[in-house]
Amino acid sequence: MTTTKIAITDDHVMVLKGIVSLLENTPEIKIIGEYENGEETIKGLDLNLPDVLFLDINLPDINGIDLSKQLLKTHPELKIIALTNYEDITFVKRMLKNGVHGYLLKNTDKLELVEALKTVLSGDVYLQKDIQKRLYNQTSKKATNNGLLPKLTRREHDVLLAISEELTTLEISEKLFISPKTVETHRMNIMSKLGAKNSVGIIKIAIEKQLL
Amino acid sequence: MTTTKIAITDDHVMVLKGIVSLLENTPEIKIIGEYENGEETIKGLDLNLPDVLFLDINLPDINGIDLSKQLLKTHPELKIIALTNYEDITFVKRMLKNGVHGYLLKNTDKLELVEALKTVLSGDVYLQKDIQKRLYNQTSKKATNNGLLPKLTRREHDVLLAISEELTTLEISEKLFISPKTVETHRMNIMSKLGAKNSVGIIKIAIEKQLL
DNA sequence: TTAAAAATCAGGGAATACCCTTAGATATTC
DNA sequence: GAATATCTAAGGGTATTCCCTGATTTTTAA
Repeated sequence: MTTTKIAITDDHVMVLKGIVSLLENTPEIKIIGEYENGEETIKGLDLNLPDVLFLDINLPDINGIDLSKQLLKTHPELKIIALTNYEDITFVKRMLKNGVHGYLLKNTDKLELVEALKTVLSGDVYLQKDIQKRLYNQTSKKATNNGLLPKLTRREHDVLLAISEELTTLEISEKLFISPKTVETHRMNIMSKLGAKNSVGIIKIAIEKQLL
Repeated sequence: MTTTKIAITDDHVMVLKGIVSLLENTPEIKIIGEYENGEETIKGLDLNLPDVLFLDINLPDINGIDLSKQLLKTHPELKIIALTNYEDITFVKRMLKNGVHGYLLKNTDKLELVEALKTVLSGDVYLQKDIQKRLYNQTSKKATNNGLLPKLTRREHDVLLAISEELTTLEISEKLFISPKTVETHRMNIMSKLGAKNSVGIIKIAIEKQLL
Protein backbone atom coordinates (compact mmCIF):
# COMPACT_ATOMS: atom_id res chain seq x y z
CA MET A 1 0.00 0.00 0.00
CA THR A 2 1.35 3.37 -0.97
CA THR A 3 1.15 6.42 1.22
CA THR A 4 -2.20 8.15 1.35
CA LYS A 5 -2.25 11.91 1.41
CA ILE A 6 -5.06 13.39 3.40
CA ALA A 7 -6.28 16.86 4.24
CA ILE A 8 -8.74 18.02 6.86
CA THR A 9 -11.09 20.97 6.92
CA ASP A 10 -12.81 21.95 10.12
CA ASP A 11 -13.36 25.36 11.62
CA HIS A 12 -13.00 23.91 15.09
CA VAL A 13 -9.30 23.62 15.75
CA MET A 14 -9.95 20.99 18.36
CA VAL A 15 -11.71 18.69 15.96
CA LEU A 16 -9.05 19.37 13.39
CA LYS A 17 -6.28 18.51 15.78
CA GLY A 18 -8.27 15.57 17.04
CA ILE A 19 -8.34 13.96 13.65
CA VAL A 20 -4.69 14.78 13.15
CA SER A 21 -3.78 13.13 16.42
CA LEU A 22 -5.88 10.09 15.60
CA LEU A 23 -4.15 9.65 12.26
CA GLU A 24 -0.66 11.06 12.48
CA ASN A 25 1.01 7.95 13.79
CA THR A 26 -0.33 5.73 11.07
CA PRO A 27 2.57 4.99 8.72
CA GLU A 28 0.72 4.87 5.43
CA ILE A 29 -0.99 8.17 6.07
CA LYS A 30 0.42 11.62 5.54
CA ILE A 31 -1.42 14.75 6.48
CA ILE A 32 -0.68 17.39 3.89
CA GLY A 33 -3.28 20.01 4.70
CA GLU A 34 -5.23 21.44 7.59
CA TYR A 35 -7.83 24.05 6.78
CA GLU A 36 -10.30 26.01 8.85
CA ASN A 37 -12.75 27.23 6.24
CA GLY A 38 -13.96 26.75 2.72
CA GLU A 39 -11.81 29.37 1.10
CA GLU A 40 -8.60 28.01 2.60
CA THR A 41 -9.61 24.56 1.47
CA ILE A 42 -10.18 25.59 -2.12
CA LYS A 43 -6.85 27.39 -2.27
CA GLY A 44 -5.03 24.65 -0.43
CA LEU A 45 -6.28 21.87 -2.67
CA ASP A 46 -5.24 23.82 -5.75
CA LEU A 47 -1.68 23.87 -4.48
CA ASN A 48 -1.50 20.43 -2.98
CA LEU A 49 -4.14 17.86 -3.77
CA PRO A 50 -4.74 15.10 -1.21
CA ASP A 51 -6.19 11.70 -1.94
CA VAL A 52 -8.85 12.12 0.70
CA LEU A 53 -10.36 15.20 2.28
CA PHE A 54 -12.16 15.08 5.62
CA LEU A 55 -14.64 17.89 5.30
CA ASP A 56 -16.72 19.43 8.03
CA ILE A 57 -19.99 20.35 6.40
CA ASN A 58 -20.84 23.11 8.81
CA LEU A 59 -18.28 25.70 7.84
CA PRO A 60 -18.68 29.38 8.52
CA ASP A 61 -18.16 30.63 5.00
CA ILE A 62 -19.47 28.04 2.54
CA ASN A 63 -22.05 25.34 3.06
CA GLY A 64 -20.85 21.78 2.84
CA ILE A 65 -22.94 20.71 -0.12
CA ASP A 66 -21.83 23.54 -2.34
CA LEU A 67 -18.22 23.26 -1.30
CA SER A 68 -17.99 19.55 -1.94
CA LYS A 69 -19.71 19.98 -5.27
CA GLN A 70 -17.21 22.63 -6.28
CA LEU A 71 -14.19 20.68 -5.07
CA LEU A 72 -15.24 17.54 -6.89
CA LYS A 73 -15.70 19.51 -10.08
CA THR A 74 -12.16 20.84 -10.07
CA HIS A 75 -10.64 17.66 -8.59
CA PRO A 76 -12.58 14.67 -9.90
CA GLU A 77 -10.13 12.16 -8.43
CA LEU A 78 -10.53 13.55 -4.93
CA LYS A 79 -12.35 11.50 -2.30
CA ILE A 80 -14.36 13.46 0.24
CA ILE A 81 -15.49 12.16 3.60
CA ALA A 82 -18.07 14.41 5.17
CA LEU A 83 -17.97 15.15 8.87
CA THR A 84 -20.88 16.31 10.91
CA ASN A 85 -22.49 16.35 14.31
CA TYR A 86 -25.92 15.72 12.97
CA GLU A 87 -27.30 12.52 11.63
CA ASP A 88 -29.83 13.97 9.29
CA ILE A 89 -30.58 11.30 6.77
CA THR A 90 -31.91 13.69 4.18
CA PHE A 91 -28.70 15.64 4.39
CA VAL A 92 -26.65 12.50 4.00
CA LYS A 93 -28.59 11.67 0.89
CA ARG A 94 -28.01 15.07 -0.61
CA MET A 95 -24.30 14.82 0.11
CA LEU A 96 -24.09 11.40 -1.44
CA LYS A 97 -25.99 12.60 -4.47
CA ASN A 98 -23.36 15.28 -4.83
CA GLY A 99 -20.65 12.68 -5.06
CA VAL A 100 -19.33 12.64 -1.53
CA HIS A 101 -17.73 9.30 -0.73
CA GLY A 102 -18.16 8.96 2.99
CA TYR A 103 -20.12 10.28 5.88
CA LEU A 104 -18.89 10.27 9.46
CA LEU A 105 -20.23 11.60 12.70
CA LYS A 106 -17.74 13.41 14.86
CA ASN A 107 -17.81 10.78 17.56
CA THR A 108 -15.82 8.49 15.31
CA ASP A 109 -12.83 6.66 16.71
CA LYS A 110 -9.54 5.88 15.03
CA LEU A 111 -10.54 2.46 13.78
CA GLU A 112 -13.52 3.81 11.98
CA LEU A 113 -11.54 6.70 10.53
CA VAL A 114 -9.05 4.32 8.99
CA GLU A 115 -11.80 2.01 7.88
CA ALA A 116 -13.54 4.89 6.15
CA LEU A 117 -10.30 5.90 4.51
CA LYS A 118 -9.69 2.45 3.12
CA THR A 119 -13.22 2.13 1.87
CA VAL A 120 -13.30 5.38 -0.06
CA LEU A 121 -9.84 4.74 -1.47
CA SER A 122 -11.03 1.45 -2.88
CA GLY A 123 -13.76 3.35 -4.64
CA ASP A 124 -16.62 2.43 -2.37
CA VAL A 125 -18.83 4.67 -0.29
CA TYR A 126 -18.42 4.61 3.46
CA LEU A 127 -21.25 5.25 5.85
CA GLN A 128 -21.28 4.81 9.57
CA LYS A 129 -23.20 1.70 10.49
CA ASP A 130 -26.23 3.29 12.06
CA ILE A 131 -26.56 5.77 9.24
CA GLN A 132 -26.20 2.93 6.79
CA LYS A 133 -28.87 0.94 8.53
CA ARG A 134 -31.29 3.80 8.60
CA LEU A 135 -30.64 4.63 5.02
CA TYR A 136 -31.19 1.02 4.07
CA ASN A 137 -34.39 0.68 6.04
CA GLN A 138 -35.79 3.62 4.21
CA THR A 139 -34.84 2.75 0.68
CA SER A 140 -35.73 -0.90 0.90
CA LYS A 141 -39.17 -0.25 2.30
CA LYS A 142 -40.56 1.76 -0.49
CA ALA A 143 -39.10 3.00 -3.70
CA THR A 144 -41.51 5.87 -3.82
CA ASN A 145 -40.44 7.21 -0.48
CA ASN A 146 -37.29 9.16 -1.18
CA GLY A 147 -35.59 9.04 2.15
CA LEU A 148 -36.57 8.98 5.75
CA LEU A 149 -38.54 12.11 5.31
CA PRO A 150 -42.22 11.30 5.39
CA LYS A 151 -44.07 12.16 2.26
CA LEU A 152 -46.90 14.55 2.93
CA THR A 153 -49.57 15.25 0.37
CA ARG A 154 -50.03 18.74 -1.02
CA ARG A 155 -52.96 19.47 1.25
CA GLU A 156 -51.25 18.05 4.28
CA HIS A 157 -48.39 20.35 3.58
CA ASP A 158 -50.76 23.30 3.41
CA VAL A 159 -52.17 22.36 6.77
CA LEU A 160 -48.72 21.79 8.20
CA LEU A 161 -47.70 25.25 7.12
CA ALA A 162 -50.79 26.75 8.66
CA ILE A 163 -50.20 24.90 11.91
CA SER A 164 -46.69 26.28 12.01
CA GLU A 165 -48.21 29.76 11.71
CA GLU A 166 -49.87 29.09 15.05
CA LEU A 167 -53.34 29.11 13.52
CA THR A 168 -56.22 27.24 15.09
CA THR A 169 -58.19 24.58 13.29
CA LEU A 170 -60.94 27.07 12.55
CA GLU A 171 -58.54 29.66 11.19
CA ILE A 172 -56.87 27.07 9.02
CA SER A 173 -60.22 25.95 7.65
CA GLU A 174 -61.04 29.53 6.71
CA LYS A 175 -57.68 30.05 5.13
CA LEU A 176 -57.92 26.92 3.01
CA PHE A 177 -61.68 27.15 2.37
CA ILE A 178 -62.37 23.71 3.81
CA SER A 179 -64.29 22.42 6.78
CA PRO A 180 -62.66 22.41 10.21
CA LYS A 181 -63.31 18.71 10.26
CA THR A 182 -61.24 18.27 7.17
CA VAL A 183 -58.44 20.21 8.76
CA GLU A 184 -58.59 17.90 11.74
CA THR A 185 -58.40 14.88 9.50
CA HIS A 186 -55.36 16.29 7.79
CA ARG A 187 -53.75 17.10 11.12
CA MET A 188 -54.37 13.58 12.34
CA ASN A 189 -52.85 12.13 9.19
CA ILE A 190 -49.82 14.37 9.51
CA MET A 191 -49.34 13.30 13.10
CA SER A 192 -49.55 9.69 12.13
CA LYS A 193 -47.15 10.08 9.20
CA LEU A 194 -44.60 11.98 11.24
CA GLY A 195 -45.05 9.89 14.35
CA ALA A 196 -45.92 12.94 16.42
CA LYS A 197 -48.02 12.87 19.55
CA ASN A 198 -49.44 16.36 19.04
CA SER A 199 -48.98 19.58 17.10
CA VAL A 200 -45.85 20.37 19.03
CA GLY A 201 -44.36 17.15 17.74
CA ILE A 202 -45.50 17.96 14.22
CA ILE A 203 -43.66 21.26 14.27
CA LYS A 204 -40.57 19.82 15.90
CA ILE A 205 -40.24 17.09 13.31
CA ALA A 206 -41.19 19.39 10.46
CA ILE A 207 -38.41 21.78 11.36
CA GLU A 208 -35.97 18.95 11.89
CA LYS A 209 -36.68 17.40 8.53
CA GLN A 210 -37.02 20.74 6.81
CA LEU A 211 -40.56 20.12 5.74
CA LEU A 212 -41.52 23.76 5.98
CA MET B 1 5.10 26.19 38.53
CA THR B 2 3.96 22.79 39.64
CA THR B 3 2.34 20.28 37.35
CA THR B 4 -1.29 20.89 36.56
CA LYS B 5 -3.59 17.91 36.35
CA ILE B 6 -6.36 18.27 33.83
CA ALA B 7 -9.27 16.17 32.65
CA ILE B 8 -11.43 16.51 29.58
CA THR B 9 -15.04 15.57 28.97
CA ASP B 10 -16.44 15.58 25.46
CA ASP B 11 -18.67 13.09 23.74
CA HIS B 12 -16.95 13.76 20.44
CA VAL B 13 -13.78 11.72 20.44
CA MET B 14 -12.25 14.02 17.89
CA VAL B 15 -12.63 17.07 20.06
CA LEU B 16 -11.40 15.10 23.03
CA LYS B 17 -8.32 13.94 21.20
CA GLY B 18 -7.88 17.38 19.75
CA ILE B 19 -7.52 18.96 23.15
CA VAL B 20 -5.27 16.14 24.25
CA SER B 21 -3.02 16.66 21.27
CA LEU B 22 -2.93 20.40 21.84
CA LEU B 23 -1.89 19.97 25.45
CA GLU B 24 0.01 16.74 25.80
CA ASN B 25 3.42 18.11 24.94
CA THR B 26 3.27 20.90 27.45
CA PRO B 27 5.59 19.94 30.31
CA GLU B 28 3.65 21.43 33.23
CA ILE B 29 0.42 19.77 32.16
CA LYS B 30 -0.64 16.22 32.81
CA ILE B 31 -3.84 14.76 31.42
CA ILE B 32 -5.29 12.42 33.99
CA GLY B 33 -8.75 11.82 32.62
CA GLU B 34 -10.65 11.63 29.35
CA TYR B 35 -14.40 11.18 29.59
CA GLU B 36 -17.15 10.95 27.03
CA ASN B 37 -20.22 11.66 29.11
CA GLY B 38 -21.49 13.06 32.37
CA GLU B 39 -21.68 9.82 34.28
CA GLU B 40 -18.11 8.84 33.42
CA THR B 41 -17.00 12.28 34.48
CA ILE B 42 -18.67 12.11 37.87
CA LYS B 43 -17.20 8.69 38.57
CA GLY B 44 -13.80 9.63 37.18
CA LEU B 45 -13.46 12.77 39.25
CA ASP B 46 -14.36 10.85 42.40
CA LEU B 47 -11.40 8.59 41.80
CA ASN B 48 -8.93 11.08 40.47
CA LEU B 49 -9.55 14.77 40.86
CA PRO B 50 -7.90 17.10 38.35
CA ASP B 51 -7.10 20.74 38.93
CA VAL B 52 -8.99 21.77 35.84
CA LEU B 53 -11.76 20.10 33.90
CA PHE B 54 -12.53 21.00 30.31
CA LEU B 55 -16.21 20.28 30.06
CA ASP B 56 -18.32 20.08 26.94
CA ILE B 57 -21.69 21.45 27.92
CA ASN B 58 -23.65 19.57 25.29
CA LEU B 59 -23.36 16.06 26.60
CA PRO B 60 -25.78 13.31 25.73
CA ASP B 61 -26.72 12.31 29.25
CA ILE B 62 -26.61 15.34 31.52
CA ASN B 63 -26.93 19.01 30.67
CA GLY B 64 -23.85 21.12 31.22
CA ILE B 65 -25.31 23.46 33.79
CA ASP B 66 -26.55 20.74 36.07
CA LEU B 67 -23.39 18.71 35.70
CA SER B 68 -21.05 21.58 36.51
CA LYS B 69 -23.21 22.54 39.45
CA GLN B 70 -23.04 19.02 40.80
CA LEU B 71 -19.31 18.66 40.22
CA LEU B 72 -18.54 21.93 41.94
CA LYS B 73 -20.64 20.91 44.90
CA THR B 74 -18.66 17.73 45.50
CA HIS B 75 -15.31 19.23 44.44
CA PRO B 76 -15.23 22.87 45.48
CA GLU B 77 -11.55 23.26 44.56
CA LEU B 78 -12.12 22.11 41.00
CA LYS B 79 -11.84 24.63 38.18
CA ILE B 80 -14.16 24.05 35.24
CA ILE B 81 -13.69 25.49 31.78
CA ALA B 82 -16.81 25.11 29.71
CA LEU B 83 -16.56 24.16 26.05
CA THR B 84 -19.23 24.81 23.48
CA ASN B 85 -19.97 25.47 19.86
CA TYR B 86 -22.51 28.11 20.58
CA GLU B 87 -21.89 31.58 21.77
CA ASP B 88 -25.15 32.10 23.57
CA ILE B 89 -24.56 34.92 25.98
CA THR B 90 -27.42 34.02 28.28
CA PHE B 91 -26.04 30.54 28.55
CA VAL B 92 -22.59 31.85 29.35
CA LYS B 93 -24.13 33.93 32.08
CA ARG B 94 -25.90 31.01 33.59
CA MET B 95 -22.74 28.93 33.53
CA LEU B 96 -20.75 31.68 35.19
CA LYS B 97 -23.45 32.11 37.77
CA ASN B 98 -23.11 28.44 38.52
CA GLY B 99 -19.46 28.87 39.35
CA VAL B 100 -17.82 27.84 36.12
CA HIS B 101 -14.40 29.46 35.74
CA GLY B 102 -13.94 29.70 32.04
CA TYR B 103 -15.80 29.59 28.79
CA LEU B 104 -14.23 28.57 25.50
CA LEU B 105 -15.55 28.05 22.02
CA LYS B 106 -14.32 24.97 20.26
CA ASN B 107 -12.34 26.93 17.72
CA THR B 108 -9.77 27.70 20.38
CA ASP B 109 -6.09 27.25 19.60
CA LYS B 110 -3.33 26.04 21.87
CA LEU B 111 -2.25 29.47 23.03
CA GLU B 112 -5.70 30.31 24.21
CA LEU B 113 -6.14 26.94 25.90
CA VAL B 114 -3.02 27.46 27.96
CA GLU B 115 -3.95 31.06 28.62
CA ALA B 116 -7.33 29.93 29.91
CA LEU B 117 -5.69 27.30 32.07
CA LYS B 118 -3.35 29.81 33.68
CA THR B 119 -6.14 32.27 34.28
CA VAL B 120 -8.47 29.89 36.04
CA LEU B 121 -5.63 28.43 38.08
CA SER B 122 -4.81 31.89 39.35
CA GLY B 123 -8.39 32.13 40.54
CA ASP B 124 -9.70 34.40 37.82
CA VAL B 125 -12.40 33.78 35.30
CA TYR B 126 -11.43 33.29 31.67
CA LEU B 127 -13.65 34.28 28.78
CA GLN B 128 -12.81 34.36 25.13
CA LYS B 129 -12.37 37.93 24.00
CA ASP B 130 -15.43 38.25 21.83
CA ILE B 131 -17.62 36.64 24.45
CA GLN B 132 -16.13 38.98 27.00
CA LYS B 133 -16.89 41.95 24.86
CA ARG B 134 -20.45 40.94 24.23
CA LEU B 135 -21.01 40.13 27.85
CA TYR B 136 -19.77 43.56 28.74
CA ASN B 137 -21.96 45.25 26.19
CA GLN B 138 -24.93 43.39 27.55
CA THR B 139 -24.40 43.96 31.22
CA SER B 140 -23.51 47.59 30.85
CA LYS B 141 -26.66 48.28 28.92
CA LYS B 142 -29.15 46.75 31.25
CA ALA B 143 -29.16 43.91 33.65
CA THR B 144 -32.60 42.90 32.49
CA ASN B 145 -31.20 42.35 29.00
CA ASN B 146 -34.01 41.17 26.72
CA GLY B 147 -32.22 42.50 23.69
CA LEU B 148 -33.51 39.74 21.49
CA LEU B 149 -33.49 36.35 23.05
CA PRO B 150 -36.03 36.04 25.82
CA LYS B 151 -34.82 35.12 29.23
CA LEU B 152 -36.63 32.13 30.67
CA THR B 153 -36.39 31.12 34.28
CA ARG B 154 -34.97 27.74 35.26
CA ARG B 155 -38.40 26.25 35.82
CA GLU B 156 -39.78 27.70 32.65
CA HIS B 157 -36.94 26.07 30.83
CA ASP B 158 -37.80 22.74 32.42
CA VAL B 159 -41.38 23.10 31.27
CA LEU B 160 -40.29 24.23 27.83
CA LEU B 161 -38.17 21.13 27.52
CA ALA B 162 -41.03 18.91 28.61
CA ILE B 163 -43.38 20.56 26.15
CA SER B 164 -40.89 19.90 23.40
CA GLU B 165 -41.01 16.25 24.41
CA GLU B 166 -44.64 16.27 23.42
CA LEU B 167 -45.82 15.73 26.97
CA THR B 168 -49.21 16.87 28.19
CA THR B 169 -49.66 19.23 31.09
CA LEU B 170 -50.47 16.32 33.36
CA GLU B 171 -47.42 14.36 32.28
CA ILE B 172 -45.21 17.38 32.76
CA SER B 173 -46.58 17.93 36.24
CA GLU B 174 -45.77 14.33 37.13
CA LYS B 175 -42.31 14.63 35.68
CA LEU B 176 -41.50 17.81 37.57
CA PHE B 177 -43.45 16.90 40.71
CA ILE B 178 -45.58 20.01 40.59
CA SER B 179 -49.26 20.67 40.15
CA PRO B 180 -50.72 20.72 36.62
CA LYS B 181 -51.87 24.22 37.42
CA THR B 182 -48.33 25.31 37.99
CA VAL B 183 -47.31 23.82 34.69
CA GLU B 184 -50.06 25.80 33.01
CA THR B 185 -48.88 28.97 34.64
CA HIS B 186 -45.36 28.35 33.43
CA ARG B 187 -46.61 27.56 29.94
CA MET B 188 -48.58 30.80 29.89
CA ASN B 189 -45.57 32.78 31.03
CA ILE B 190 -43.39 31.14 28.41
CA MET B 191 -45.93 31.98 25.72
CA SER B 192 -46.04 35.55 26.86
CA LYS B 193 -42.28 35.89 27.05
CA LEU B 194 -41.72 34.37 23.63
CA GLY B 195 -44.70 36.05 22.06
CA ALA B 196 -46.19 32.74 21.03
CA LYS B 197 -49.86 32.12 20.44
CA ASN B 198 -49.78 28.50 21.55
CA SER B 199 -47.45 25.59 22.26
CA VAL B 200 -46.64 25.26 18.59
CA GLY B 201 -45.34 28.80 18.65
CA ILE B 202 -43.36 28.10 21.78
CA ILE B 203 -41.54 25.25 20.12
CA LYS B 204 -41.00 27.11 16.89
CA ILE B 205 -39.42 30.08 18.63
CA ALA B 206 -37.50 27.89 21.07
CA ILE B 207 -35.88 26.03 18.21
CA GLU B 208 -35.21 29.24 16.32
CA LYS B 209 -33.54 30.90 19.27
CA GLN B 210 -31.85 27.71 20.37
CA LEU B 211 -33.54 27.73 23.73
CA LEU B 212 -33.56 23.95 23.90
C1' DT C 1 -32.45 43.13 55.18
C1' DT C 2 -35.79 44.61 52.39
C1' DA C 3 -37.61 44.57 47.71
C1' DA C 4 -38.19 42.04 43.64
C1' DA C 5 -38.44 37.89 41.04
C1' DA C 6 -39.59 33.26 40.71
C1' DA C 7 -42.09 29.15 41.87
C1' DT C 8 -45.94 27.29 43.63
C1' DC C 9 -51.09 26.41 43.48
C1' DA C 10 -56.10 26.99 42.44
C1' DG C 11 -61.02 27.84 40.52
C1' DG C 12 -63.64 27.97 36.73
C1' DG C 13 -64.82 28.29 32.08
C1' DA C 14 -64.34 28.75 27.02
C1' DA C 15 -61.85 27.22 23.17
C1' DT C 16 -59.37 23.96 20.91
C1' DA C 17 -57.12 19.77 20.00
C1' DC C 18 -57.22 14.99 19.85
C1' DC C 19 -59.28 10.41 18.57
C1' DC C 20 -61.89 6.84 16.06
C1' DT C 21 -64.74 5.69 12.49
C1' DT C 22 -66.95 5.98 8.24
C1' DA C 23 -67.56 7.46 3.55
C1' DG C 24 -68.50 9.89 -0.93
C1' DA C 25 -66.07 12.66 -4.63
C1' DT C 26 -61.92 13.35 -7.33
C1' DA C 27 -57.72 12.66 -9.03
C1' DT C 28 -53.79 9.75 -10.38
C1' DT C 29 -51.44 5.91 -12.04
C1' DC C 30 -50.73 1.34 -13.86
C1' DG D 1 -60.86 0.94 -16.74
C1' DA D 2 -59.69 -0.38 -12.34
C1' DA D 3 -56.99 -0.01 -8.35
C1' DT D 4 -54.92 3.47 -5.47
C1' DA D 5 -54.23 7.81 -3.35
C1' DT D 6 -56.06 12.09 -2.06
C1' DC D 7 -59.35 15.38 -0.55
C1' DT D 8 -63.22 16.12 1.47
C1' DA D 9 -66.46 15.81 5.53
C1' DA D 10 -69.20 14.31 9.50
C1' DG D 11 -70.68 12.35 14.16
C1' DG D 12 -69.72 12.01 18.72
C1' DG D 13 -67.00 12.06 22.05
C1' DT D 14 -62.87 12.94 25.51
C1' DA D 15 -58.70 15.30 26.65
C1' DT D 16 -56.07 19.22 26.74
C1' DT D 17 -54.96 23.78 26.15
C1' DC D 18 -55.72 28.40 26.76
C1' DC D 19 -57.04 32.37 29.61
C1' DC D 20 -58.02 35.25 33.65
C1' DT D 21 -57.66 36.14 38.32
C1' DG D 22 -55.76 35.93 42.69
C1' DA D 23 -52.65 34.20 46.29
C1' DT D 24 -48.78 32.04 49.30
C1' DT D 25 -44.14 30.65 49.73
C1' DT D 26 -39.39 30.55 48.36
C1' DT D 27 -35.38 32.30 46.21
C1' DT D 28 -32.52 35.83 44.56
C1' DA D 29 -30.67 40.40 44.07
C1' DA D 30 -29.89 45.19 45.55
